Amino acid sequence: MPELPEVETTRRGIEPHVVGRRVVSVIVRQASLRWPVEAALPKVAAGQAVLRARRRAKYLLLDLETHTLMVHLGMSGSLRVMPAGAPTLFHDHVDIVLDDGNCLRYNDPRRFGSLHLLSSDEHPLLSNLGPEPLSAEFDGAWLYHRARGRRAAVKQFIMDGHVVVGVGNIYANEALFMAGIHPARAAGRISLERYRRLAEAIKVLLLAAIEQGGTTLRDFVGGDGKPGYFAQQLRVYGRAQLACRQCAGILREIRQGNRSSVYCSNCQR
DNA sequence: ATGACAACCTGTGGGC
DNA sequence: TGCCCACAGGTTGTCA
Repeated sequence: MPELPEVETTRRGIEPHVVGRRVVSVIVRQASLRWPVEAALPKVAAGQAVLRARRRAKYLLLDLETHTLMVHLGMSGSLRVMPAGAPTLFHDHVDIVLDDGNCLRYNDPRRFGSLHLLSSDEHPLLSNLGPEPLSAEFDGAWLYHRARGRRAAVKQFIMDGHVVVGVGNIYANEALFMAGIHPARAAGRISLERYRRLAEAIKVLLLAAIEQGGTTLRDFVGGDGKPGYFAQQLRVYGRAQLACRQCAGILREIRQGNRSSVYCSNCQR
């Protein structure tokens, strides 16, 4: 479900409902997520006001008074605001009950997501992350610099969180198409000029997707329950065997690191 | 350091 | 209709 735009959409959706509220309790129905939810989490979080709702990479960070609640939606997670008493569905693993009668409900069928309580801004999962793709720090020069000596395919290179965070499979495919770069090209054999185009494509795509509420595949909904509309604009993702929207050639599909890559062999070199 | 790959889970859709 | 397999938006850990 979530790539960076979906996580940002979720953050924006829940922010007005949680900031300024106080956590009454945390109900953990299923502690066995990507990492076990610490048993002490509910006790520590209860009673604390929510000061801010931030995002780093695909992690949502809810700053409480003494700790930070760190949420990852994994592959299939969602976080929704709803009345605390709403009937629970299958895979509604955690409720963060707020003092206005609502709760933040975490649902995640595949349980690849996680919930941590940080006592500071530091956490092993957050250290060693690359720059935010929408920051000034991330640009073509950065990609070019980091690609020196790397023989891995550029697609896998830009999906490496040490290089840049938040570029998942959908947007990696789309950005490479937009920049005219073949996904299997070795990262170390791409010019600075082409990396400038790629960095720009990543920014443009992520911004556009955020603006439209994320990419709805299956049934993704943001924190406010609205679907995203970016799916209609995908150029290559999910379009293998269909005609390229730019040259009408047939889009090809290959597998890289067990993820599917769709590209146009005419438009991408 | 880099890269290849398995692992963590459930749900869905296609093919037979 | 039903069954089995392949595959799905992410990340980490391990090993060569």
